[in-house]
Amino acid sequence: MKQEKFYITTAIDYVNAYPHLGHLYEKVCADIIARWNRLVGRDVYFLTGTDENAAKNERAAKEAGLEVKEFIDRNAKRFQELCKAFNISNDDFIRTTEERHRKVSQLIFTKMFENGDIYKSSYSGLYCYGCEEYKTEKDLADGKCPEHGTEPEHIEEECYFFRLSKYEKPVLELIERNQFIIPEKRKQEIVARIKAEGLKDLAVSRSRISWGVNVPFDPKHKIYVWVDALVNYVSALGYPDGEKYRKYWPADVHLIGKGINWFHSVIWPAILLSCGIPLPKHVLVHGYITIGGEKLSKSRGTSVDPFKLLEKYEVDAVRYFLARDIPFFEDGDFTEKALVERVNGELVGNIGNFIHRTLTLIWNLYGGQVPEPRNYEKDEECLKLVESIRRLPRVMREKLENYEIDRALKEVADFAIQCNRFLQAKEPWRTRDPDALFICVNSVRTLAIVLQPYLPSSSEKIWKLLNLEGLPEDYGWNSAGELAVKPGHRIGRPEIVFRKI
RNA sequence: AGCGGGGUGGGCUAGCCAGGUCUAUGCCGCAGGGCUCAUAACCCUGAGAUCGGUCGUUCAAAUCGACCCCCCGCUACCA
Repeated sequence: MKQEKFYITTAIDYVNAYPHLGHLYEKVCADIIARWNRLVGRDVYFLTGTDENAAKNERAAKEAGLEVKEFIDRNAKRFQELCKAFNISNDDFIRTTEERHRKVSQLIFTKMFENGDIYKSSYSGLYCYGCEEYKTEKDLADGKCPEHGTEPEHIEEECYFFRLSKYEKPVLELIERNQFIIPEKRKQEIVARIKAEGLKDLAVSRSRISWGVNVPFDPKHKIYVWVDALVNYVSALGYPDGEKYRKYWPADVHLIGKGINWFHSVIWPAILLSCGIPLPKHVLVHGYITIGGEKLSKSRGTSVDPFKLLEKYEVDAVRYFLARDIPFFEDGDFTEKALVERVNGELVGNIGNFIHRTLTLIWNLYGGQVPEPRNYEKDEECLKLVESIRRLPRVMREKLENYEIDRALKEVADFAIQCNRFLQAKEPWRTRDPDALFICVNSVRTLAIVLQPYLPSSSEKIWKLLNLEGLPEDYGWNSAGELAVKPGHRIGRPEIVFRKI
């Protein structure tokens, strides 16, 4: 049987600043989805990267006193380090300044042109010479550029347009087909907007800037950054004839923040249609993180440096918080207080403590050897927990297939509570009841597997403490529902997995 | 302004689509108790909400409808 493939991408990040918590959030979510899909046996390809061709980089570099390339390299490196530091399992990291990308970007542009979807016309708008970009009404304060305090000039220039209007019908059909955009409310936003405003042709080249990818047949023009950026999803696979492209395209999931939905759900499909490239299956839109109730904003200082967090907290503590506390489809708030409470109360106090008390009980009562159960099949409480072990991967799977990653993790926390209650009720330290501990140690194994996508390194640690062969991921998701730790098995010396912060 | 989402005990939250089993779920916090295998952990009990407001549909509404008040999101280059 052919293994099912699964290609997931994140948005690529602007490199005009260092990564913040929002960037991390998206990567962690993508990582969880990717790891989970691997665990259920799919052949996963996970891509992330950086968007480096924006003209804005030039300005940001100047402010930092660096050459553009130097500036971009420095920041891009930081994003790559972010992935490493937080255990993100991306298979590739594309930078849009790489040759492999630029040539595909140009190829796509050429294809659109050859298909008659690109034409030359003139674009007029309010241009700020300071920013070197066009401004819309709402960008301005009192008719002036908020940054330079000057009034932008009304100018007109030649540029290339993409016949986006031509694709209004097919794009609308695509979106209205169920589940292209997840969740539903993001779909409604887009559908409403297309129906209300229709699709207008889009200016896809800029001539007043010096940083960017040249329009191949007219190098005075640069390719509009968004067109260039979107192409990363195929360029990274080696479009048009790369092996990975043939294997993994179309994407199963483009994971993005809600602010760039339009580009992914409307413009990107239109570009692909123009080039005759198959369309992605889903655009998955997550919410934003707020900091203490405020929007992330570099200028207002409401930004959290993920690397700073690592100085105080462990990777898995942060991952746990992000996955559990931020409702995936909504905005969620970050505060250190909430992080500490969630981790101490739930991850450490509930999940971690259950693991630890189970392991130490086996160690102290049975010398580290899993006891032979007597007749748990006849005990109602035991059967209930066994049933929960079987159920947990099932219910989590339902949630995860719908990308409810926060809710799926809540199931884990609830399961741990149930385990603690069970232990409390059974009091094996007093009754010496081997059945209870036999089931508990299996619950620990279940936890190790179901936590693997969320907390990969802790999961491995639990696995080692159980002294089991290989790694949790070798056994697959469904194995989480089994009682696979056998009587007589020797566990390792108990150690604390999750420490209070 | 238009379109969309939401307002549930001190905080967060489930339930709402398919009305009754909701005398409303869970977590945090708070008060009391238990236990002591465990990372002052875990377990139990309790206080605390007429489910934003008004009106309506119905035998029955947190759940459906209308109107009103408040919050938030989207409206072409911000994860």
